[in-house]
Amino acid sequence: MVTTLAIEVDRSSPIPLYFQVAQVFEKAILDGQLKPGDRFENELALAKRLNLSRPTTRRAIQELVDKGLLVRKRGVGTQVVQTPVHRPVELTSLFDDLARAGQEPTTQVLDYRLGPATDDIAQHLNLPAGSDVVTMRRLRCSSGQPLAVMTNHLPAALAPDRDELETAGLYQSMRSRGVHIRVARQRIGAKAADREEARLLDEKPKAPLLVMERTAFDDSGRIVEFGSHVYRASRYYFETTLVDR
Amino acid sequence: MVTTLAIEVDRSSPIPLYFQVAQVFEKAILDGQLKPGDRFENELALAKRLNLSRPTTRRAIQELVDKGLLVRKRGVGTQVVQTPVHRPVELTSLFDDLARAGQEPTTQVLDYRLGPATDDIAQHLNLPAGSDVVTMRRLRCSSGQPLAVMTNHLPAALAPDRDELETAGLYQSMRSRGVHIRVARQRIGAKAADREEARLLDEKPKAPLLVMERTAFDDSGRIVEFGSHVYRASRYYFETTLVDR
DNA sequence: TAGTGGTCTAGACCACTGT
DNA sequence: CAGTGGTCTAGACCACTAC
Repeated sequence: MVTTLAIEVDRSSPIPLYFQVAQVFEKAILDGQLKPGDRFENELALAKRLNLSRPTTRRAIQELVDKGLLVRKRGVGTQVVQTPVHRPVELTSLFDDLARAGQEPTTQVLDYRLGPATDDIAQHLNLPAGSDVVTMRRLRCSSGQPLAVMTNHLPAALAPDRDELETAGLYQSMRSRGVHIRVARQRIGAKAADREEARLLDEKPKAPLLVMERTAFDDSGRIVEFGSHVYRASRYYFETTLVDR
Repeated sequence: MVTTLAIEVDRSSPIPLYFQVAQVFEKAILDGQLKPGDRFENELALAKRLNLSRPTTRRAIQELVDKGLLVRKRGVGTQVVQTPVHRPVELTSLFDDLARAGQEPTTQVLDYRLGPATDDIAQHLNLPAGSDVVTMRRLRCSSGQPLAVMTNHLPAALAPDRDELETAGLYQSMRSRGVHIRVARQRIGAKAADREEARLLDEKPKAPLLVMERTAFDDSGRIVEFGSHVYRASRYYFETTLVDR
């Protein structure tokens, strides 16, 4: 049984056709209109039905395969993956994530310092030794409870003002300064809380913490930020979806 | 300055042309032949030089953008991202990862049980309550040191034999039984070691552990495995690359 | 204005799966 | 065998950036 969905695309819209189509199907899957295990319309038929070329249709479907919502099998067909998804991990900041989830994030800037980089930090940011760098340390709370301590290092020219950081996420602040983050590499591990972290996060010393170290690159491939964040294990985890291609 | 690379494609090979091209460039970047910050050849010129169509050439480049090795900017060009990568996270098992890194992984099967699923496990595997399920618990060591305790649940029909698990990874064993894992959803968090985990991993009770819970889907979208793994924080971390598209 | 990447078309041929 | 997805071509037009 193949469920056919009513789809209209707006050819005058600046939103790409493949994206419009992908969005309609994504919504249908997340809403449950297309159920787990359902056969999906085949590419050729869908292209004909939507009056789109096959490559465009194919790209729309591929978007959803990449997100882990659809699975394709050569010679067989396309099916909806079992189990609804909660939310995919994307390249957004924690602040944005929380705000979208209605958790009222707040940020307290614990430290904000401008000065020449140590050798270690300069190396992480791929800058000449002694370049001006802003180092900041923030406490992120949600729903009134401490959630994470975030330490970040940025080239001075890209760093938002201290005040800005209290009301918006770091990435949002950087975006409004024309810095567009395109790639991020992350390491996720665990550690025991030291005395300082325990105090800030309202945990006991040696409590387990989730650690994320991230290096972020802009659309010119330059490093624009390096940070180390520690999260309370009791209040946070990461979600990722891996797809074999 | 644009570095041009000698590239030859084999049109008679079953390996897709876009993949052959992508591999050559990936190797060149990882080897340092193409250096961070380098301008990359533009799509049209590259297509002409390789006698490939633009879409095929484009797809090769896009592979590397998706891996976080290249960054593109409309109207400007393509550049190599700063900082060499260590290794990307892919849909492989820990066993395969370690074996490739020459760390001589060993596996000890602590427990292997076949029986009707509890309600909780049946729900995680999206099976009818009481279906036959194999539950296993394994200790993974590398270089002679304990690394992780892995608890997995599989539909009985898909589970490898107990003996098989001692010499190969779970995914490898499943693959040889015709099960192809295509999508996996993971949650990564942290917790304190309980007494049992501490004993097995040679850590102290309450030591910080990295936790990964994973649900794996095959090429029909069915759930084929659900597992919860705990890693010693001192010996393991996850690496991911996020790309904004 | 020139050069770049982003999108889109209308086909073609092949590889794989299940009957 | 028919039906499906995977790859590939040779163009086209547009949007954005920098000069």
